[in-house]
Amino acid sequence: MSNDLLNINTNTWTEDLNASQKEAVKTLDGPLLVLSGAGTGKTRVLTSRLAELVSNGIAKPWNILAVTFTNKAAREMKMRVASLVGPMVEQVWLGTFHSLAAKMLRRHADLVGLRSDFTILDIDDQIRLLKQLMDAEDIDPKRWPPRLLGGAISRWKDRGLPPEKVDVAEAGDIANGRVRALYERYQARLITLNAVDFGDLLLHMLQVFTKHPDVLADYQNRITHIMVDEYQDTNVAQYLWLRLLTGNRNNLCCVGDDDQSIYGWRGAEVGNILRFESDFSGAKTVRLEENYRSTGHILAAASKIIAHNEKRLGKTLFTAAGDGEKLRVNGYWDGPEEARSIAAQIESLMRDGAHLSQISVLVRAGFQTREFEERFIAIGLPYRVVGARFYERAEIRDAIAYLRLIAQPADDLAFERIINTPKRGLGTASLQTIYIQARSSDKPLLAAAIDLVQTEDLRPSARNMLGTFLNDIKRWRNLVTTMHQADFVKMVLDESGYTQMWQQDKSPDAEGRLENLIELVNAMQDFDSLPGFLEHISLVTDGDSDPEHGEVTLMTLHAAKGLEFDTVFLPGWEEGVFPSQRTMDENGAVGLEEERRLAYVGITRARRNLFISFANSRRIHGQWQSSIPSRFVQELPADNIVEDMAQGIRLGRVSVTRFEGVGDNGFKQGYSESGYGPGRRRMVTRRVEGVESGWEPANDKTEFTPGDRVFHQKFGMGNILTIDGSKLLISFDKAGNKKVVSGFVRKP
DNA sequence: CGACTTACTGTTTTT
DNA sequence: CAGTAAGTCG
Repeated sequence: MSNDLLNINTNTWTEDLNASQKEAVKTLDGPLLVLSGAGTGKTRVLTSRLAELVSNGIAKPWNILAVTFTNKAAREMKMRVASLVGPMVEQVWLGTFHSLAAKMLRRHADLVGLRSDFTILDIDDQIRLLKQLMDAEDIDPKRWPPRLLGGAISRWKDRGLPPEKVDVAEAGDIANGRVRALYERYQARLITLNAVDFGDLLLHMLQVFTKHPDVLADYQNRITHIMVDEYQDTNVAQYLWLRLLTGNRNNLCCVGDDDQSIYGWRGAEVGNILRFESDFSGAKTVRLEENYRSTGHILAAASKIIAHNEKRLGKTLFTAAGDGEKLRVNGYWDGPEEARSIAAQIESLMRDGAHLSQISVLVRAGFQTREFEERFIAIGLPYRVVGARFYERAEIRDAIAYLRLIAQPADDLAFERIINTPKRGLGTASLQTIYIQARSSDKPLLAAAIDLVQTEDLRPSARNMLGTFLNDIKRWRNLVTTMHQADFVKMVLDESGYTQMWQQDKSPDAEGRLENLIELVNAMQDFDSLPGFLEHISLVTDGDSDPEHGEVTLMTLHAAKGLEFDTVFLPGWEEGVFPSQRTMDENGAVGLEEERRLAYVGITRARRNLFISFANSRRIHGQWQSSIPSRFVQELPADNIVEDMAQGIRLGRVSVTRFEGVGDNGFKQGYSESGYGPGRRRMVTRRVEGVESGWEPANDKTEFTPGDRVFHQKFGMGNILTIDGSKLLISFDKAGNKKVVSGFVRKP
């Protein structure tokens, strides 16, 4: 190792850092919080600091734990560290929370009742499993959708809560009050399936650490320095995990930006970063405020918008670069016009020599990309959508289910998925028989099926088909180690009849699916083992491939975090779309602030040109709806923008006339617009037409109790199911179950 | 058992 | 509108 060290020029990475970056890099002892605004070079600081630790001999590579959120960030960090310290990077514990936890859990699987070759379930499997459990408990899936329960369980896991620690009252009426029991059964079932879900990776490790101090001590001895990227996105479970690993050493360096915390809905706790200084005594905070990415106008607009938020640590970004171009704010008649115009502007930029890979269109929600795709296809503009997740497609999951079943005979979910895909004449009746056999012999489905073909319990045709299938599985299992996994999948897909199934399928997307299967085979070339590949696909979403081709990038604002482009288009800035109505309904002022941070993230992606736009009307669920410009448009500072409205569209003053500071939400609701477009419009709601006036918001949350009949302006009448602080879960007569903040409903 | 019909319900955001 | 779930018939 010392030879390697001699080859490193210890000065190269600190020389051209600015003062605060240098301070962060040189602070190697004790808790350190690096507050780094957008585009201030935080990755540089992280990687330099890691290199500094190693080159100074303060820590060996294997003493360092460096955690990121996305695989892309991990990969980038690894590359950049490698360029500083060379192959030593391989020895660093570097990866995402989930991949590192998975790595640890495979070592100690037995301590939580798993085998080390456990399967990591995808969301699909989880939902199906939950649905089975709910069916068994006789809970109506219409009233209580399994995904709702799945969401609740995930959130508990985000908070590090196993079933026994769940507060029953908090669960309320979900699944008729049987959530806790279902959570318990779900966990038990996962163990018998030798499987975990995403949240379990951390939850199980917390369990291991707290119940086996020797194991924890071992890690604490091994890991002397910890670095965390995007700390503002950590949830409670991750926080606890970090705390345990940090131990008394307190050598924890967290990098993050509270203004870019956009994952609250997934359990991220901004509180983690806000509390850092009190959490870790003696903590030092370094602010990175010099922005190297964007022009002055863009930065000013971003700063002004985010200044509307109250709960922030506060930073002031500045740049040495010039003002650049002002932001352009465009209003359009409708969605299609917006798409047409943006496509035309992109073509024009192209003519001026812009590179398509430096242009992106960022939307609030995934479905919004469609309008642009249609237009781009129509005019032949190359684009790519980031986040259309490859591994979530049905054909890929089917293929993987085959592999999983071969690798893991106890994987009942994989068995269920493929037993009759392609059709083998094994329908519900045969499956039922297999279930009964499995239950009575207490074996996995595959093993039960093997027993069953020996008997007369199945009709001859089903018995034959099942026999063939089981033989195939057995044969494949014997071959799995003898050939390269890419060849292996191809063989399995061909011999199982799966490929043929799609070849014979006459639906228009069959061809694409076959192409995806080929892509899957190709993707497998790069891995050195089948289990390695399966681990990869469970933990990686392919949204993190790098944008390098000559294509416009189309993606969600969430997916864009951490990226930058010369030119950014931000369409769909309309109330209800962005900020999202649902977020505001469910989380009130807190939700609105998160939406605003999302706007901040979007704006700060742009280096030089930024286009923000909204449409007067839009088709949602096949129905035309009018919309008003987002309040975020109003918040853009006039000095930094140029308004460019389509004919007949005016930005207009959106005046807030009613119920300001509703209840404990403290944000404004209920616009009455003036001078907006021809004729007066209001938000059209689906199904239930809102009543425009004549009601007072209920302003005291204690006023409600479960069972109360209430009225909501958008969703109509409903009954309160549960109350969680100011959040109400309400079963609406027409609109189904919704979570709503108490300020939005009143008693009839 | 499976192919076909009809009803309904939903859309954030992701490791 | 679109994708899925449940329901019906051959």
